[in-house]
Amino acid sequence: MTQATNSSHGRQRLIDAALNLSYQRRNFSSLGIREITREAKLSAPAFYRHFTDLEDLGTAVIIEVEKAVIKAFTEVRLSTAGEDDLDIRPMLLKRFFDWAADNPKHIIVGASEAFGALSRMREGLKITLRRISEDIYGDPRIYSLLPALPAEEMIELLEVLAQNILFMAVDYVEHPEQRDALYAKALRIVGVFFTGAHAILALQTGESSSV
Amino acid sequence: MTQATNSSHGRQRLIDAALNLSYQRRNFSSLGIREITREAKLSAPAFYRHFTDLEDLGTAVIIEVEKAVIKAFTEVRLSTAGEDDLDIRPMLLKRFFDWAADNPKHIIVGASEAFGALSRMREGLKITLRRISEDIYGDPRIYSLLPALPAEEMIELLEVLAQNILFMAVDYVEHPEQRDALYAKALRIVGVFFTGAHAILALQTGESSSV
DNA sequence: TGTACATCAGTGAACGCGCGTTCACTGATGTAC
DNA sequence: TGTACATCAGTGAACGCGCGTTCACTGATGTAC
Repeated sequence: MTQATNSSHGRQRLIDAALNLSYQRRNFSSLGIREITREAKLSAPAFYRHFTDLEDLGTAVIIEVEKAVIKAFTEVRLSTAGEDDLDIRPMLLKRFFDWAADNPKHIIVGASEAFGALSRMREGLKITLRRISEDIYGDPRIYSLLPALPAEEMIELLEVLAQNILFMAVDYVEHPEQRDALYAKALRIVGVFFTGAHAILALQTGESSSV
Repeated sequence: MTQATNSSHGRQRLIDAALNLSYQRRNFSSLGIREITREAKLSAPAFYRHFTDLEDLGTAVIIEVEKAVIKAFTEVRLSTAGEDDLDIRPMLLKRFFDWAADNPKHIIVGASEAFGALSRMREGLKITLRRISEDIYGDPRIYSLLPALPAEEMIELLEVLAQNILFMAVDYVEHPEQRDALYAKALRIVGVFFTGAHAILALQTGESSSV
């Protein structure tokens, strides 16, 4: 095991530095290699010990973001395991928003790169949203809210919802004074999605209630 | 009226060049001034005849995008004026997607900068989505679908929906082979939003149908 | 209509600077025997 | 346990290059009289 003289590995220091700067500037692909090594308190050539170019580092950063978001989301979901018979959605949402407020970098960088310059970052984020959606779908407390909906439709809906929640989390992180309002708004959106899916299903299988 | 020797004004050429490059690179703020003037076939110092810095040009670009999107959307809406008693939403959506396919730059740049580096671009886009939502809300054919919903709630819902449609338009533009599927998906999302809002309203005002 | 002047978008040359990248080197740690 | 060697993350110096920006200038067009 090779240990750097400094507290942590150079590679990780570079990833952290890129995440910090990306968070401040909301733009990964305009960062400079010298700028990143400066932030990481390394010499410029040290960059090439770990990455071939900026895009290579970008891939490492987005993997870091993905892992953190998925880990957080899974933990949030599992932490509510006791609440079997409640509607789990408000608490799930609240805890996710609070995690976002405590870890703003991952949320801001994730959202900023969702339509950013590097295709690997864009695709990575899409896959993350998909995985989170499948994770939620696998939770019986969510699944049981709409049992008759085909899996693929339910997951599609959850993906769209997850993307919306990610973008709302950006506002939640950046405007602490609006957090209550944003949480309420997000709950309304979640409600509209589930209620809409439920009502459409009811219509298709032949009940009443119009539009 | 001062006329440039070349076909169009230098200022407009710079805006167009920035839009082109932004579209290709999905990243306005990493563009260089020399790079933009090169694309516009102007000398580098010509830039300073029209803009003070990159952010100044960015503001002009986002105004251009806003105007184009709002104009397109309004025209799409008005072009369906004849169809009084049909559900207008599928045609509205279809025509907007087709306009996006014909004008990919505005859509891609708009979406890319929605969470990008320049706050003026981000805010400009938010305002655009708000204006489009108010425009749609003002259309009696839409408004009449959910007459009992308070204006503010309806517009909030339309804003979220408009943002989703913008992001779906990116996929529509970039994956021509998936257009039918993406259109169908967008229609489902629109349906879920309206149906959900309707059903929640019905619940609140005291009808049946659960969740 | 002609003339003098102001305005303004454009230019090429030049500046100093920071960038990405390569190089030869150092020194610490892991491995073989 | 000691010694020799390999590995590897780190460094400072140096390179050529393209960048943003300023400058003095040009030439076309609009305006006043």
